[in-house]
Amino acid sequence: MVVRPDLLAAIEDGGYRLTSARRRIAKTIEMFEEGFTAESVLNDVPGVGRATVFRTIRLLLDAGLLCRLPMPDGSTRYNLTRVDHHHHTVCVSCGTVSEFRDSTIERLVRSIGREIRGEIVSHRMEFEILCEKCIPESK
Amino acid sequence: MVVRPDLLAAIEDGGYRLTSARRRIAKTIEMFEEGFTAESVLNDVPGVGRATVFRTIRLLLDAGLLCRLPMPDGSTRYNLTRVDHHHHTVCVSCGTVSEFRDSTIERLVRSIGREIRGEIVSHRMEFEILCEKCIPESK
DNA sequence: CTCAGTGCAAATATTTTGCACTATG
DNA sequence: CATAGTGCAAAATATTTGCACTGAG
Repeated sequence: MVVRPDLLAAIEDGGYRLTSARRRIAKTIEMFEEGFTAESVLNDVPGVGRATVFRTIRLLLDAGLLCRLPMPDGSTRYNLTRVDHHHHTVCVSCGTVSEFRDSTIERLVRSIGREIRGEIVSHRMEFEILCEKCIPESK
Repeated sequence: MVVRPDLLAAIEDGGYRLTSARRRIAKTIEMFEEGFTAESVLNDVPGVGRATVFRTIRLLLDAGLLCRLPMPDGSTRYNLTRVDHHHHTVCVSCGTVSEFRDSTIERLVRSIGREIRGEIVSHRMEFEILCEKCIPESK
């Protein structure tokens, strides 16, 4: 179970070159503790081409270091994968993303597998929440 | 619990006008038993403007008659809401969407609520599956 | 008749691709 | 020094908006 993924190490391990653009993008992503958008990365690495940002995000997705979170409103957020298999909470107010694990969910999935026609390939559970920081503001 | 939603009735009930474009779009959507994309609706109602299709989909989403399903690959599918609160299975091979209900999930959500910092606003569980029709082909 | 709704085309947003150039290993 | 990677601009995709026109009520 990875706790604090090292993006640069992962890029190297994947046989990819450690370029300055990738270094800067990785650094930026690691600073976003709480989920981010492609747009926010773009803004934080001026001088790096948009294509490179998207290509790097894709690379990290393929390497399993990022999760893509398509939001119900159609926008896309990403977050650094910290734990292996996990689920997400997204604050509907500030967009902060967190990961969590719950063994009960995995047990449940197995039991639901018996009720579903077909073969479960993967599952995903997401909670829209109002995070502690946003609860006061929502009054 | 709605079983077979009548889109036209819902449009009227919402105080919207029953126009021929909406009639055609509604008819088309009701024929898609298994989830659809905006694109597929567009193709099936030639002569109706793309804007109108998107505006009508939005109207139906707002009315709760459709669910938007942002797929992990970034594409967007919709499906007719048949049951009140439910979850989805999506076939990774043919894209067919089904709904299901499971009271165990709802019980689980309540118990997870206690572990999560913040207040759960809504939840969503999705299964990527290989449907019965596609299992044979996947060999 | 009136204004909600429409079609069209243009605008916007987001992500991808082609290509000549650059710099990593 | 070969070629993976880059920046740029253009293309592709998906959705929204502005606007003059149309038709439902």
